[in-house]
Amino acid sequence: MSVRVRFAPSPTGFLHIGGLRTALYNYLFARHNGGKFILRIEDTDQSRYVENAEQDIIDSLEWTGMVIDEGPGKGGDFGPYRQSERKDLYHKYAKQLVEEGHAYYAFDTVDEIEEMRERLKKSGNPSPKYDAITRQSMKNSLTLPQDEVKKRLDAGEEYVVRLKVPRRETVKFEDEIRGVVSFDTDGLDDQVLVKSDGMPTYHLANVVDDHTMEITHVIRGEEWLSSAPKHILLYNAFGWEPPTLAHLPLIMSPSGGKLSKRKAETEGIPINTKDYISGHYESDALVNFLAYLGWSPGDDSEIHDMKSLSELFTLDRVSKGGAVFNHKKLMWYNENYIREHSIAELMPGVKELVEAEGFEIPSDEFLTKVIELLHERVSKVDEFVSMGAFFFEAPETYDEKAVKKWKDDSPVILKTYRDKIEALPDEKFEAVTLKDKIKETIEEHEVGFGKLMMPLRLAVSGQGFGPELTPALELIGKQESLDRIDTIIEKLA
RNA sequence: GCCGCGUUCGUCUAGGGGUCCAGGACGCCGCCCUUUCACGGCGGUAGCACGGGUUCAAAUCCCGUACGCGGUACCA
Repeated sequence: MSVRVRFAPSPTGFLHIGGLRTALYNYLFARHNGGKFILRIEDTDQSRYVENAEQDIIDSLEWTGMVIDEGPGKGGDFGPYRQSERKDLYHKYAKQLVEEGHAYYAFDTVDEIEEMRERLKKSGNPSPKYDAITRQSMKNSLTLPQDEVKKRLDAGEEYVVRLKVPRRETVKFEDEIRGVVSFDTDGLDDQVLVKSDGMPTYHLANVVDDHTMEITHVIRGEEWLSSAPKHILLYNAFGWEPPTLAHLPLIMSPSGGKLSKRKAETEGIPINTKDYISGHYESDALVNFLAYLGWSPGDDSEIHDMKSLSELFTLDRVSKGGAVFNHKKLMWYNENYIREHSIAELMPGVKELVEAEGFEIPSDEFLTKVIELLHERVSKVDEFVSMGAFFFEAPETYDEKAVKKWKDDSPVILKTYRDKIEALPDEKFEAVTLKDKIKETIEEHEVGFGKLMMPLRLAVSGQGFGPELTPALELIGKQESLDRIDTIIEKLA
Protein backbone atom coordinates (compact mmCIF):
# COMPACT_ATOMS: atom_id res chain seq x y z
CA MET A 1 0.00 0.00 0.00
CA SER A 2 1.38 3.39 -0.87
CA VAL A 3 2.10 5.88 1.87
CA ARG A 4 -0.44 8.61 2.57
CA VAL A 5 0.10 11.11 5.36
CA ARG A 6 -1.80 14.18 6.36
CA PHE A 7 -1.13 17.46 8.08
CA ALA A 8 -4.33 18.31 9.92
CA PRO A 9 -4.26 21.71 11.61
CA SER A 10 -7.23 23.56 13.03
CA PRO A 11 -7.73 26.99 11.61
CA THR A 12 -7.69 28.67 14.99
CA GLY A 13 -4.86 31.07 14.23
CA PHE A 14 -1.75 31.52 12.16
CA LEU A 15 0.39 28.48 11.49
CA HIS A 16 2.97 28.39 14.23
CA ILE A 17 6.41 26.94 14.17
CA GLY A 18 5.43 23.74 15.97
CA GLY A 19 2.71 23.03 13.46
CA LEU A 20 5.07 23.80 10.64
CA ARG A 21 7.55 21.27 11.97
CA THR A 22 4.85 18.61 12.20
CA ALA A 23 3.89 19.39 8.62
CA LEU A 24 7.53 19.17 7.60
CA TYR A 25 8.04 15.73 9.11
CA ASN A 26 4.91 14.49 7.41
CA TYR A 27 6.03 15.98 4.13
CA LEU A 28 9.53 14.55 4.37
CA PHE A 29 8.14 11.15 5.26
CA ALA A 30 5.76 11.24 2.30
CA ARG A 31 8.48 12.26 -0.13
CA HIS A 32 10.95 9.76 1.24
CA ASN A 33 8.48 6.98 0.61
CA GLY A 34 7.08 8.27 -2.63
CA GLY A 35 3.73 8.86 -0.94
CA LYS A 36 1.14 11.59 -0.79
CA PHE A 37 1.05 14.62 1.50
CA ILE A 38 -2.48 15.70 2.32
CA LEU A 39 -3.71 18.87 3.96
CA ARG A 40 -6.89 18.51 5.96
CA ILE A 41 -8.50 21.41 7.76
CA GLU A 42 -9.94 20.40 11.12
CA ASP A 43 -12.48 23.13 11.62
CA THR A 44 -14.87 21.38 13.96
CA ASP A 45 -14.64 23.95 16.73
CA GLN A 46 -16.72 26.78 15.41
CA SER A 47 -16.09 28.96 18.43
CA ARG A 48 -12.37 29.11 17.74
CA TYR A 49 -12.53 29.49 13.98
CA VAL A 50 -10.32 32.24 12.58
CA GLU A 51 -11.15 33.69 9.20
CA ASN A 52 -7.82 33.81 7.36
CA ALA A 53 -6.18 30.92 9.11
CA GLU A 54 -6.67 28.40 6.33
CA GLN A 55 -5.10 30.65 3.74
CA ASP A 56 -2.24 31.40 6.10
CA ILE A 57 -1.58 27.67 6.48
CA ILE A 58 -1.53 27.14 2.72
CA ASP A 59 0.68 30.18 2.13
CA SER A 60 3.07 29.13 4.86
CA LEU A 61 3.47 25.63 3.48
CA GLU A 62 4.03 27.02 0.03
CA TRP A 63 6.68 29.43 1.26
CA THR A 64 8.69 26.61 2.78
CA GLY A 65 8.46 24.60 -0.42
CA MET A 66 6.15 21.85 0.75
CA VAL A 67 3.89 20.83 -2.08
CA ILE A 68 0.41 19.71 -1.07
CA ASP A 69 -0.81 16.72 -3.07
CA GLU A 70 -4.40 16.83 -1.88
CA GLY A 71 -6.26 19.43 0.12
CA PRO A 72 -8.78 22.25 0.10
CA GLY A 73 -8.37 24.31 -3.03
CA LYS A 74 -6.14 21.64 -4.44
CA GLY A 75 -8.66 18.83 -4.70
CA GLY A 76 -8.12 15.10 -4.71
CA ASP A 77 -10.07 11.85 -4.73
CA PHE A 78 -10.82 11.82 -1.02
CA GLY A 79 -12.39 15.24 -0.50
CA PRO A 80 -13.83 17.37 0.80
CA TYR A 81 -10.78 18.23 2.85
CA ARG A 82 -12.49 20.49 5.37
CA GLN A 83 -14.14 18.67 8.22
CA SER A 84 -17.00 21.13 8.39
CA GLU A 85 -17.95 19.89 4.94
CA ARG A 86 -17.98 16.24 5.97
CA LYS A 87 -20.58 16.45 8.73
CA ASP A 88 -22.91 13.90 7.16
CA LEU A 89 -20.16 11.32 7.10
CA TYR A 90 -19.49 11.68 10.80
CA HIS A 91 -23.18 11.40 11.62
CA LYS A 92 -23.47 8.28 9.58
CA TYR A 93 -20.60 6.64 11.40
CA ALA A 94 -21.72 7.88 14.81
CA LYS A 95 -25.12 6.36 14.17
CA GLN A 96 -23.51 3.11 13.18
CA LEU A 97 -21.54 3.07 16.40
CA VAL A 98 -24.67 3.61 18.49
CA GLU A 99 -26.56 0.90 16.63
CA GLU A 100 -23.76 -1.56 17.13
CA GLY A 101 -23.57 -0.78 20.82
CA HIS A 102 -20.21 0.99 20.84
CA ALA A 103 -21.63 4.40 21.59
CA TYR A 104 -24.71 5.98 23.12
CA TYR A 105 -26.73 9.16 23.26
CA ALA A 106 -26.36 11.31 26.35
CA PHE A 107 -28.74 14.07 27.32
CA ASP A 108 -27.01 15.50 30.37
CA THR A 109 -26.41 19.22 30.38
CA VAL A 110 -22.95 20.60 30.90
CA ASP A 111 -24.07 21.72 34.35
CA GLU A 112 -25.30 18.28 35.29
CA ILE A 113 -21.99 16.71 34.35
CA GLU A 114 -20.12 19.36 36.24
CA GLU A 115 -22.29 18.71 39.27
CA MET A 116 -21.64 14.98 39.06
CA ARG A 117 -17.91 15.56 38.97
CA GLU A 118 -18.04 17.96 41.90
CA ARG A 119 -20.06 15.54 43.98
CA LEU A 120 -17.70 12.69 43.31
CA LYS A 121 -14.68 14.83 44.07
CA LYS A 122 -16.14 15.70 47.45
CA SER A 123 -16.72 12.08 48.24
CA GLY A 124 -13.07 11.29 47.68
CA ASN A 125 -12.67 10.57 43.98
CA PRO A 126 -9.94 12.96 42.83
CA SER A 127 -10.52 12.51 39.10
CA PRO A 128 -14.15 11.62 38.41
CA LYS A 129 -15.05 10.62 34.90
CA TYR A 130 -18.06 10.06 32.78
CA ASP A 131 -17.23 6.39 32.56
CA ALA A 132 -18.58 2.87 32.82
CA ILE A 133 -19.55 3.43 36.44
CA THR A 134 -20.85 6.97 36.49
CA ARG A 135 -22.76 6.71 33.22
CA GLN A 136 -25.18 4.42 35.03
CA SER A 137 -26.46 7.34 37.04
CA MET A 138 -26.64 9.81 34.17
CA LYS A 139 -29.27 10.56 31.54
CA ASN A 140 -28.40 8.57 28.47
CA SER A 141 -29.65 5.90 26.13
CA LEU A 142 -28.11 3.27 28.34
CA THR A 143 -30.13 4.26 31.40
CA LEU A 144 -33.28 5.76 29.91
CA PRO A 145 -36.07 3.54 28.53
CA GLN A 146 -35.93 3.19 24.76
CA ASP A 147 -39.15 5.01 24.04
CA GLU A 148 -38.04 7.91 26.21
CA VAL A 149 -34.80 8.15 24.26
CA LYS A 150 -36.73 8.15 21.03
CA LYS A 151 -39.09 10.79 22.33
CA ARG A 152 -36.23 13.09 23.32
CA LEU A 153 -34.50 12.60 20.00
CA ASP A 154 -37.69 13.20 18.03
CA ALA A 155 -38.43 16.30 20.07
CA GLY A 156 -35.11 17.71 18.94
CA GLU A 157 -33.65 17.76 22.39
CA GLU A 158 -29.92 18.47 22.56
CA TYR A 159 -27.71 15.44 22.93
CA VAL A 160 -24.16 14.26 22.49
CA VAL A 161 -22.91 10.90 21.34
CA ARG A 162 -20.44 9.25 23.68
CA LEU A 163 -18.08 6.37 23.12
CA LYS A 164 -18.85 3.41 25.37
CA VAL A 165 -15.39 2.84 26.79
CA PRO A 166 -15.05 -0.70 28.16
CA ARG A 167 -13.82 -1.25 31.70
CA ARG A 168 -10.61 -2.91 32.75
CA GLU A 169 -9.06 -3.30 29.38
CA THR A 170 -5.56 -2.49 28.31
CA VAL A 171 -5.12 -0.68 25.06
CA LYS A 172 -1.73 -1.30 23.53
CA PHE A 173 -0.24 0.04 20.37
CA GLU A 174 3.13 0.37 18.76
CA ASP A 175 4.28 3.93 18.29
CA GLU A 176 6.86 4.25 15.52
CA ILE A 177 8.94 6.59 17.63
CA ARG A 178 8.30 5.39 21.17
CA GLY A 179 7.76 1.68 20.83
CA VAL A 180 4.93 -0.07 22.66
CA VAL A 181 2.71 2.26 24.63
CA SER A 182 -0.13 1.00 26.77
CA PHE A 183 -3.04 2.54 28.62
CA ASP A 184 -5.70 1.21 30.93
CA THR A 185 -9.23 2.02 29.76
CA ASP A 186 -10.27 2.81 33.33
CA GLY A 187 -8.43 6.09 33.03
CA LEU A 188 -10.53 7.17 30.07
CA ASP A 189 -13.73 9.20 29.88
CA ASP A 190 -16.58 8.07 27.68
CA GLN A 191 -15.32 10.45 25.07
CA VAL A 192 -17.83 12.74 23.40
CA LEU A 193 -17.93 11.88 19.71
CA VAL A 194 -20.61 14.24 18.47
CA LYS A 195 -21.12 17.56 20.22
CA SER A 196 -24.50 19.05 20.92
CA ASP A 197 -24.05 21.51 18.08
CA GLY A 198 -23.92 18.54 15.75
CA MET A 199 -20.21 18.83 15.06
CA PRO A 200 -17.97 15.83 15.63
CA THR A 201 -15.16 16.13 18.14
CA TYR A 202 -11.59 15.83 16.97
CA HIS A 203 -11.47 12.20 17.97
CA LEU A 204 -14.34 10.98 15.81
CA ALA A 205 -13.60 13.20 12.84
CA ASN A 206 -9.96 12.29 12.97
CA VAL A 207 -10.52 8.56 12.96
CA VAL A 208 -13.24 8.63 10.33
CA ASP A 209 -11.17 10.87 8.07
CA ASP A 210 -7.92 9.04 8.48
CA HIS A 211 -9.68 5.84 7.60
CA THR A 212 -11.76 7.12 4.70
CA MET A 213 -8.84 9.10 3.32
CA GLU A 214 -6.74 5.95 3.55
CA ILE A 215 -4.07 7.56 5.68
CA THR A 216 -1.31 5.05 6.38
CA HIS A 217 0.75 6.96 8.93
CA VAL A 218 -0.40 9.45 11.51
CA ILE A 219 2.54 11.66 12.43
CA ARG A 220 1.57 14.27 15.00
CA GLY A 221 2.73 16.03 18.14
CA GLU A 222 3.20 14.30 21.47
CA GLU A 223 0.28 16.20 22.95
CA TRP A 224 -1.88 13.63 21.16
CA LEU A 225 -0.30 10.60 22.72
CA SER A 226 -2.79 10.48 25.57
CA SER A 227 -5.67 10.55 23.10
CA ALA A 228 -4.29 7.70 21.06
CA PRO A 229 -6.01 4.94 23.09
CA LYS A 230 -9.39 6.59 22.43
CA HIS A 231 -8.60 6.49 18.75
CA ILE A 232 -7.52 2.86 18.89
CA LEU A 233 -10.79 2.02 20.66
CA LEU A 234 -12.65 3.76 17.86
CA TYR A 235 -10.80 1.90 15.14
CA ASN A 236 -11.59 -1.33 16.94
CA ALA A 237 -15.26 -0.43 17.30
CA PHE A 238 -15.48 0.23 13.57
CA GLY A 239 -13.53 -2.89 12.83
CA TRP A 240 -10.92 -0.83 10.98
CA GLU A 241 -7.19 -1.34 10.90
CA PRO A 242 -5.56 1.64 12.65
CA PRO A 243 -2.85 3.53 10.77
CA THR A 244 0.70 3.49 12.06
CA LEU A 245 1.07 6.06 14.82
CA ALA A 246 4.10 8.26 15.42
CA HIS A 247 4.14 10.91 18.14
CA LEU A 248 6.70 13.64 17.71
CA PRO A 249 8.62 15.26 20.57
CA LEU A 250 7.43 18.78 21.33
CA ILE A 251 9.31 21.96 20.57
CA MET A 252 10.14 23.56 23.88
CA SER A 253 10.68 27.11 24.96
CA PRO A 254 14.16 28.07 26.27
CA SER A 255 12.52 28.70 29.64
CA GLY A 256 10.88 25.27 29.67
CA GLY A 257 7.49 23.98 28.64
CA LYS A 258 5.90 23.65 25.26
CA LEU A 259 6.75 26.62 23.07
CA SER A 260 3.55 28.59 23.20
CA LYS A 261 2.64 31.82 21.55
CA ARG A 262 2.86 33.66 24.82
CA LYS A 263 6.22 32.22 25.83
CA ALA A 264 7.71 32.78 22.41
CA GLU A 265 6.68 36.40 22.48
CA THR A 266 8.22 37.12 25.85
CA GLU A 267 11.40 35.39 24.77
CA GLY A 268 11.67 37.20 21.48
CA ILE A 269 11.12 34.16 19.30
CA PRO A 270 8.99 34.63 16.21
CA ILE A 271 6.21 32.09 16.62
CA ASN A 272 4.18 32.18 13.44
CA THR A 273 5.47 31.15 10.06
CA LYS A 274 4.30 34.45 8.68
CA ASP A 275 6.64 36.22 11.09
CA TYR A 276 9.53 34.43 9.42
CA ILE A 277 8.24 35.39 6.01
CA SER A 278 7.85 39.04 6.93
CA GLY A 279 11.09 38.90 8.90
CA HIS A 280 12.93 37.96 5.71
CA TYR A 281 14.29 34.65 6.90
CA GLU A 282 15.51 32.16 4.31
CA SER A 283 12.88 29.44 4.01
CA ASP A 284 15.58 26.80 3.39
CA ALA A 285 17.22 27.81 6.64
CA LEU A 286 14.00 27.51 8.63
CA VAL A 287 13.28 24.14 7.05
CA ASN A 288 16.78 22.85 7.72
CA PHE A 289 16.71 24.11 11.29
CA LEU A 290 13.26 22.71 12.02
CA ALA A 291 14.14 19.34 10.52
CA TYR A 292 17.03 19.06 12.96
CA LEU A 293 14.86 19.98 15.93
CA GLY A 294 14.06 16.44 16.98
CA TRP A 295 15.67 14.53 14.16
CA SER A 296 19.13 13.95 12.79
CA PRO A 297 20.47 11.94 9.88
CA GLY A 298 22.97 10.19 12.14
CA ASP A 299 26.13 11.57 10.59
CA ASP A 300 27.91 14.86 11.14
CA SER A 301 26.21 16.73 8.34
CA GLU A 302 24.24 19.87 9.14
CA ILE A 303 23.22 21.45 5.88
CA HIS A 304 20.51 19.88 3.77
CA ASP A 305 17.87 21.33 1.53
CA MET A 306 14.35 19.97 1.25
CA LYS A 307 15.27 17.46 -1.43
CA SER A 308 18.21 16.12 0.48
CA LEU A 309 16.21 16.00 3.71
CA SER A 310 13.53 13.99 1.91
CA GLU A 311 16.11 11.42 0.93
CA LEU A 312 17.47 11.14 4.45
CA PHE A 313 14.36 11.33 6.58
CA THR A 314 13.16 8.27 8.45
CA LEU A 315 10.99 8.06 11.56
CA ASP A 316 13.37 5.80 13.44
CA ARG A 317 15.83 8.69 13.62
CA VAL A 318 13.37 11.01 15.33
CA SER A 319 14.30 11.63 18.95
CA LYS A 320 11.97 11.11 21.88
CA GLY A 321 12.71 14.04 24.15
CA GLY A 322 11.46 17.59 23.63
CA ALA A 323 13.75 19.96 21.74
CA VAL A 324 14.42 23.51 22.85
CA PHE A 325 14.12 26.15 20.17
CA ASN A 326 17.49 27.86 19.69
CA HIS A 327 17.20 31.07 17.77
CA LYS A 328 20.97 31.56 17.46
CA LYS A 329 21.31 28.28 15.67
CA LEU A 330 18.54 29.29 13.30
CA MET A 331 20.50 32.46 12.56
CA TRP A 332 23.56 30.37 11.86
CA TYR A 333 21.57 28.35 9.33
CA ASN A 334 20.23 31.54 7.84
CA GLU A 335 23.72 32.98 7.42
CA ASN A 336 24.80 29.74 5.83
CA TYR A 337 22.08 29.77 3.25
CA ILE A 338 22.73 33.38 2.37
CA ARG A 339 26.35 32.50 1.68
CA GLU A 340 25.31 29.54 -0.38
CA HIS A 341 23.00 31.62 -2.51
CA SER A 342 24.59 33.27 -5.51
CA ILE A 343 24.44 37.01 -6.06
CA ALA A 344 21.95 36.40 -8.85
CA GLU A 345 19.70 34.44 -6.50
CA LEU A 346 19.89 37.14 -3.87
CA MET A 347 19.36 39.99 -6.32
CA PRO A 348 15.56 40.10 -6.70
CA GLY A 349 14.86 39.91 -2.99
CA VAL A 350 17.41 42.52 -2.07
CA LYS A 351 16.24 44.80 -4.84
CA GLU A 352 12.72 44.67 -3.55
CA LEU A 353 13.81 45.48 -0.02
CA VAL A 354 16.05 48.34 -1.11
CA GLU A 355 13.26 49.83 -3.16
CA ALA A 356 10.83 49.40 -0.30
CA GLU A 357 13.11 51.63 1.74
CA GLY A 358 12.77 54.28 -0.92
CA PHE A 359 16.36 54.14 -2.13
CA GLU A 360 17.32 54.83 -5.73
CA ILE A 361 19.29 52.02 -7.31
CA PRO A 362 21.66 53.52 -9.92
CA SER A 363 21.96 50.28 -11.86
CA ASP A 364 21.87 46.52 -11.51
CA GLU A 365 25.66 46.46 -11.69
CA PHE A 366 25.78 48.84 -8.76
CA LEU A 367 23.45 46.66 -6.71
CA THR A 368 25.41 43.58 -7.68
CA LYS A 369 28.55 45.15 -6.27
CA VAL A 370 26.76 46.16 -3.10
CA ILE A 371 25.59 42.60 -2.61
CA GLU A 372 29.06 41.25 -3.33
CA LEU A 373 30.60 43.51 -0.74
CA LEU A 374 28.08 42.57 1.93
CA HIS A 375 27.57 38.93 1.07
CA GLU A 376 29.99 37.57 3.66
CA ARG A 377 28.83 39.68 6.54
CA VAL A 378 25.09 39.55 6.40
CA SER A 379 23.06 36.94 8.27
CA LYS A 380 19.59 37.89 7.05
CA VAL A 381 18.66 39.51 3.74
CA ASP A 382 17.18 42.62 5.29
CA GLU A 383 20.66 43.39 6.58
CA PHE A 384 21.71 44.10 3.02
CA VAL A 385 19.55 47.15 3.44
CA SER A 386 20.32 48.12 7.02
CA MET A 387 24.04 47.59 6.56
CA GLY A 388 24.18 48.83 3.02
CA ALA A 389 21.97 51.90 3.19
CA PHE A 390 25.01 54.15 2.96
CA PHE A 391 25.67 52.97 -0.59
CA PHE A 392 22.52 54.75 -1.61
CA GLU A 393 22.40 57.73 0.69
CA ALA A 394 24.84 59.62 2.88
CA PRO A 395 24.47 58.79 6.58
CA GLU A 396 22.28 61.20 8.45
CA THR A 397 23.47 60.17 11.87
CA TYR A 398 26.60 58.57 13.21
CA ASP A 399 26.56 55.48 15.38
CA GLU A 400 27.25 56.54 18.94
CA LYS A 401 29.59 53.74 19.82
CA ALA A 402 31.65 54.38 16.73
CA VAL A 403 31.76 58.09 17.41
CA LYS A 404 33.62 57.34 20.62
CA LYS A 405 36.55 56.28 18.49
CA TRP A 406 36.66 59.71 16.93
CA LYS A 407 39.70 61.34 18.49
CA ASP A 408 41.18 64.82 18.49
CA ASP A 409 43.59 63.97 15.71
CA SER A 410 40.93 62.37 13.53
CA PRO A 411 40.11 65.54 11.55
CA VAL A 412 43.72 66.18 10.54
CA ILE A 413 44.37 62.62 9.51
CA LEU A 414 41.12 62.44 7.60
CA LYS A 415 41.88 65.75 5.93
CA THR A 416 45.25 64.51 4.71
CA TYR A 417 43.58 61.48 3.20
CA ARG A 418 40.80 63.56 1.73
CA ASP A 419 43.24 65.80 -0.08
CA LYS A 420 45.17 62.84 -1.40
CA ILE A 421 42.15 61.23 -2.95
CA GLU A 422 40.83 64.52 -4.25
CA ALA A 423 44.02 64.84 -6.23
CA LEU A 424 43.40 61.48 -7.82
CA PRO A 425 42.25 61.53 -11.44
CA ASP A 426 38.79 59.99 -11.81
CA GLU A 427 40.03 56.83 -13.47
CA LYS A 428 42.38 56.27 -10.57
CA PHE A 429 39.62 56.46 -8.00
CA GLU A 430 39.64 52.72 -7.41
CA ALA A 431 40.03 50.39 -4.47
CA VAL A 432 43.73 49.55 -4.82
CA THR A 433 44.82 53.13 -5.19
CA LEU A 434 42.56 54.24 -2.39
CA LYS A 435 44.17 51.66 -0.19
CA ASP A 436 47.67 52.86 -1.14
CA LYS A 437 46.64 56.33 -0.13
CA ILE A 438 45.55 55.03 3.24
CA LYS A 439 48.99 53.57 3.76
CA GLU A 440 50.64 56.79 2.71
CA THR A 441 48.52 58.79 5.08
CA ILE A 442 49.14 56.70 8.18
CA GLU A 443 52.84 56.58 7.43
CA GLU A 444 52.99 60.35 7.17
CA HIS A 445 51.17 60.75 10.43
CA GLU A 446 52.97 57.82 12.01
CA VAL A 447 49.76 56.32 13.31
CA GLY A 448 48.11 52.90 13.18
CA PHE A 449 45.73 51.73 10.53
CA GLY A 450 42.70 52.08 12.73
CA LYS A 451 43.38 55.75 13.36
CA LEU A 452 42.32 56.52 9.84
CA MET A 453 40.09 53.55 9.18
CA MET A 454 37.56 54.14 11.92
CA PRO A 455 36.92 57.82 11.22
CA LEU A 456 36.81 57.12 7.50
CA ARG A 457 34.34 54.30 7.92
CA LEU A 458 32.23 56.49 10.15
CA ALA A 459 32.29 59.31 7.61
CA VAL A 460 31.23 57.10 4.76
CA SER A 461 28.78 54.74 6.41
CA GLY A 462 27.91 56.26 9.76
CA GLN A 463 28.73 52.92 11.33
CA GLY A 464 31.64 51.25 13.05
CA PHE A 465 31.42 48.08 11.02
CA GLY A 466 30.61 47.08 7.49
CA PRO A 467 32.05 45.93 4.20
CA GLU A 468 35.56 46.47 2.98
CA LEU A 469 36.02 50.17 2.84
CA THR A 470 38.03 51.05 -0.23
CA PRO A 471 35.82 49.16 -2.69
CA ALA A 472 32.90 50.89 -1.02
CA LEU A 473 34.51 54.28 -1.65
CA GLU A 474 35.08 53.37 -5.26
CA LEU A 475 31.45 52.41 -5.64
CA ILE A 476 30.13 55.53 -4.00
CA GLY A 477 32.32 57.68 -6.21
CA LYS A 478 34.80 60.45 -5.75
CA GLN A 479 32.57 63.46 -5.25
CA GLU A 480 30.22 61.72 -2.84
CA SER A 481 33.14 60.33 -0.83
CA LEU A 482 34.73 63.76 -0.52
CA ASP A 483 31.43 65.29 0.50
CA ARG A 484 30.93 62.76 3.24
CA ILE A 485 34.40 63.33 4.62
CA ASP A 486 33.85 67.08 4.57
CA THR A 487 30.57 66.68 6.33
CA ILE A 488 31.94 64.66 9.20
CA ILE A 489 34.93 66.95 9.71
CA GLU A 490 32.57 69.86 9.92
CA LYS A 491 30.23 68.07 12.29
CA LEU A 492 32.68 66.46 14.66
CA ALA A 493 35.79 68.65 14.55
C1' G B 1 -3.75 14.02 42.37
C1' C B 2 -4.10 10.38 38.48
C1' C B 3 -2.43 8.48 33.62
C1' G B 4 1.29 8.59 29.86
C1' C B 5 5.99 9.95 27.80
C1' G B 6 10.81 11.53 28.42
C1' U B 7 16.13 12.54 30.63
C1' U B 8 24.06 12.40 26.81
C1' C B 9 28.01 19.39 26.98
C1' G B 10 24.12 25.92 28.22
C1' U B 11 21.30 24.27 23.44
C1' C B 12 20.43 20.65 19.05
C1' U B 13 22.30 15.89 18.71
C1' A B 14 25.82 11.00 17.51
C1' G B 15 26.38 6.75 20.11
C1' G B 16 21.96 1.11 21.54
C1' G B 17 27.01 -3.83 26.10
C1' G B 18 33.84 -3.63 25.05
C1' U B 19 36.66 0.32 19.39
C1' C B 20 33.80 6.26 24.36
C1' C B 21 38.90 8.94 30.07
C1' A B 22 31.81 9.91 24.93
C1' G B 23 31.92 12.35 18.55
C1' G B 24 29.69 16.64 15.66
C1' A B 25 27.01 21.42 15.43
C1' C B 26 25.31 26.20 17.67
C1' G B 27 26.91 29.41 21.57
C1' C B 28 30.95 31.12 24.45
C1' C B 29 36.46 31.93 25.03
C1' G B 30 41.45 32.21 22.87
C1' C B 31 44.90 32.37 18.77
C1' C B 32 45.89 33.13 13.48
C1' C B 33 44.47 35.71 8.93
C1' U B 34 42.92 40.79 7.44
C1' U B 35 47.58 47.02 9.56
C1' U B 36 39.76 48.25 10.63
C1' C B 37 34.63 45.48 11.50
C1' A B 38 33.18 40.88 9.64
C1' C B 39 34.19 36.24 6.92
C1' G B 40 37.51 32.23 7.21
C1' G B 41 41.21 28.83 9.64
C1' C B 42 43.02 26.56 14.16
C1' G B 43 42.38 25.45 19.25
C1' G B 44 39.76 25.45 23.97
C1' U B 45 35.39 25.20 27.40
C1' A B 46 31.54 21.93 28.81
C1' G B 47 27.73 16.42 29.28
C1' C B 48 26.01 10.22 30.02
C1' A B 49 20.12 13.04 36.27
C1' C B 50 20.68 9.87 40.81
C1' G B 51 20.64 5.01 43.35
C1' G B 52 20.51 -0.09 42.96
C1' G B 53 21.00 -4.44 40.10
C1' U B 54 22.54 -7.86 35.58
C1' U B 55 27.50 -8.67 33.35
C1' C B 56 34.34 -10.20 33.01
C1' A B 57 32.64 -5.31 31.03
C1' A B 58 27.00 -0.45 31.23
C1' A B 59 26.14 6.15 28.48
C1' U B 60 24.19 1.62 26.34
C1' C B 61 20.04 -3.81 29.49
C1' C B 62 16.53 -4.18 34.12
C1' C B 63 14.28 -1.92 38.57
C1' G B 64 13.50 2.25 41.61
C1' U B 65 13.92 7.54 42.73
C1' A B 66 14.23 12.50 41.21
C1' C B 67 13.27 16.00 37.74
C1' G B 68 10.91 17.68 33.20
C1' C B 69 7.01 17.58 29.74
C1' G B 70 2.21 16.20 27.94
C1' G B 71 -2.81 14.69 28.94
C1' U B 72 -6.73 14.60 32.30
C1' A B 73 -13.14 19.30 28.18
C1' C B 74 -19.39 19.03 24.34
C1' C B 75 -10.44 22.53 22.36
C1' A B 76 -7.73 20.77 18.87
